Amino acid sequence: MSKPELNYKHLHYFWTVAKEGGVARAAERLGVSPQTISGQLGKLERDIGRTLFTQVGRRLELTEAGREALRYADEIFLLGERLREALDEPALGQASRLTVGIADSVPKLVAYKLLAPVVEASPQLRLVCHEGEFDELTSALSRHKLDIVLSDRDLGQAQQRRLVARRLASCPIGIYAARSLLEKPGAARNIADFSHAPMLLPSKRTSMRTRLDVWMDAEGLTPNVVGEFDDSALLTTFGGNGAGYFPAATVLTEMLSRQYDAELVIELSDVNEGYYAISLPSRLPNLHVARLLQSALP
Amino acid sequence: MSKPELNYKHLHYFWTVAKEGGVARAAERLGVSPQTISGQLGKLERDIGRTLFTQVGRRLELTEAGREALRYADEIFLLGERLREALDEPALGQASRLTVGIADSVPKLVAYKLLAPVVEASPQLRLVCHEGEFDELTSALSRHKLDIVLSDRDLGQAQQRRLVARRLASCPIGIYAARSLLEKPGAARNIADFSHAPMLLPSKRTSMRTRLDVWMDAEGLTPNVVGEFDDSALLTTFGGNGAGYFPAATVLTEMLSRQYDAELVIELSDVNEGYYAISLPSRLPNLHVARLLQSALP
DNA sequence: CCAGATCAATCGAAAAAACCGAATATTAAG
DNA sequence: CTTAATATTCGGTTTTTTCGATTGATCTGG
Repeated sequence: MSKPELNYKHLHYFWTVAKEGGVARAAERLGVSPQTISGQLGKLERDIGRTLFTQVGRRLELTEAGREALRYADEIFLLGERLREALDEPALGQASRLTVGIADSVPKLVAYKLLAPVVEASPQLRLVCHEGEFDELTSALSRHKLDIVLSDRDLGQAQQRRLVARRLASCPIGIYAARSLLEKPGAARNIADFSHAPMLLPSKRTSMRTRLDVWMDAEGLTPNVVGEFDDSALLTTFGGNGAGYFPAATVLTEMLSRQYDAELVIELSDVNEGYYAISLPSRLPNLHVARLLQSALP
Repeated sequence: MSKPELNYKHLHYFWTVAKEGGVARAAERLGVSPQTISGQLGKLERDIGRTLFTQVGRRLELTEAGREALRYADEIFLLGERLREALDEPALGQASRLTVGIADSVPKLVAYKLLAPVVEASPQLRLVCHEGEFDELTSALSRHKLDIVLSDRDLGQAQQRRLVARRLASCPIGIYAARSLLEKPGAARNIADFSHAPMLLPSKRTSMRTRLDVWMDAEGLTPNVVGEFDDSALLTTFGGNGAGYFPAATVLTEMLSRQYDAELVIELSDVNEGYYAISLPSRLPNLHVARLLQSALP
């Protein structure tokens, strides 16, 4: 019974060749001669008893076995890299950077409140924040460019196999308006009036919009939509300056009052905004990612 | 900027030493001399700039850095092993075995119905089934002794970081009784009568029991419990032979009628039994595991 | 269509790494 | 105290990796 251990050096050459798309480029990248790569690659193929590449023209192409092997090699060398990084950290197990993507639709204040406990727990942590659209961020997450993504949307069915989402908090939604708007004659003060009031809404793709549409439908409202926004901060800015009635999570009430002089007009008790942390399903999570996920409310 | 590549051979020695608990045992296992291990281990420590072991007495003990490294090494060499296995399969990407754990509380017929599509899709697949208690099975799953676990229970909060559960199907519960029991004078036929009827129930820890307790409480029933069972098959056998009224998922109605001559007495429309597939959060799932998870109902 | 350039594979020799035998130091057990 | 078990260090040997030179195939530009 032969059981030759897998040669990880050979596998690493194979992986580099596949990534770089050729023996020559891989050799340059690794600082060795192409003959070396070619020879060791041959050994690997003999060891495992499968051809990994076929020579088509003067180019190498992955075989089916090669593609399969590459999937594993990707994981293996990613882990190796992270092992190295983990051991390079002065404080063991505590990565010194946490790279987080924040969806445009998440209010900055909410993002702050979610991240604050993590930052406080590790004073020397460097937090790196990126903003963007949901798809953009989850894609960056898959490519290991981000450690975690904060969003107001759950994952779609298709993504649930590659990523995991965890609901961190939820908050009822309210309709707000700047005091300047409310002091005008004939200002809307209750549900019935909203049919004619100027309304600012999140754009179609957001989950909050969907739920608001359902609510307005149920209440029989056909509001006068004067603006749609992708970015919740922009929506708030317009709304806070009196451009129209606007929805926001009720955690923001105090901030809206202080910063924009805007008031809660009505709270939609059964329309909730959920906030999710989306991460890769790693069994070796970054300490800070683990803390963030654990901070989920019951 | 120094960036010496991680030496996986050294890491493998380190991993084996940690697993076997000593240089000597590791050397024997790997078929090399202890000096070799010791030397290569020293090189690894110099390469990464951390001591991995401290010599306490004549034994080696992992340092903090060592424990951290070991977590990664575990993943890496598990992947290496699986890479080898995957490439050994005659049909690429199709593991020829699927090892599944089935919780005692899952009816055999349900397990069959859930697994049948997977088996049919791959005729040459060898299915290996183990039964046991929930904790036993999830533990085996964590140690990679099982590919997947079928259960009627969702994961607890604590386990959700290491394992993922997916609801595959759900089914309303009914109360059944053998015809022989129903033909006796004064047999229970509706809710009110159950207070005095002999009742068989799942044991305390199962999720079905919890929900049944809630239901009975809501209906004001204080049944005469004549038996509690861990294993749903055993419960069904007792119930089917007339030992008492017993609960079961309504998918089983036909089977119960044919095999035991038992009848559905009442269907609890708002008490549902959910069936879950629990697996490791791997990004490289076994094809069959992937199929099973994908077969979830909407 | 041909000449030069590019690429991967092969071969044998040189370099590097891994390995082992003997010896040492330390510790636990009898 | 002696003995057995353990990890380590030091030299020399063996194995593996690497490279230079070469070959054969393929693409590109004139």
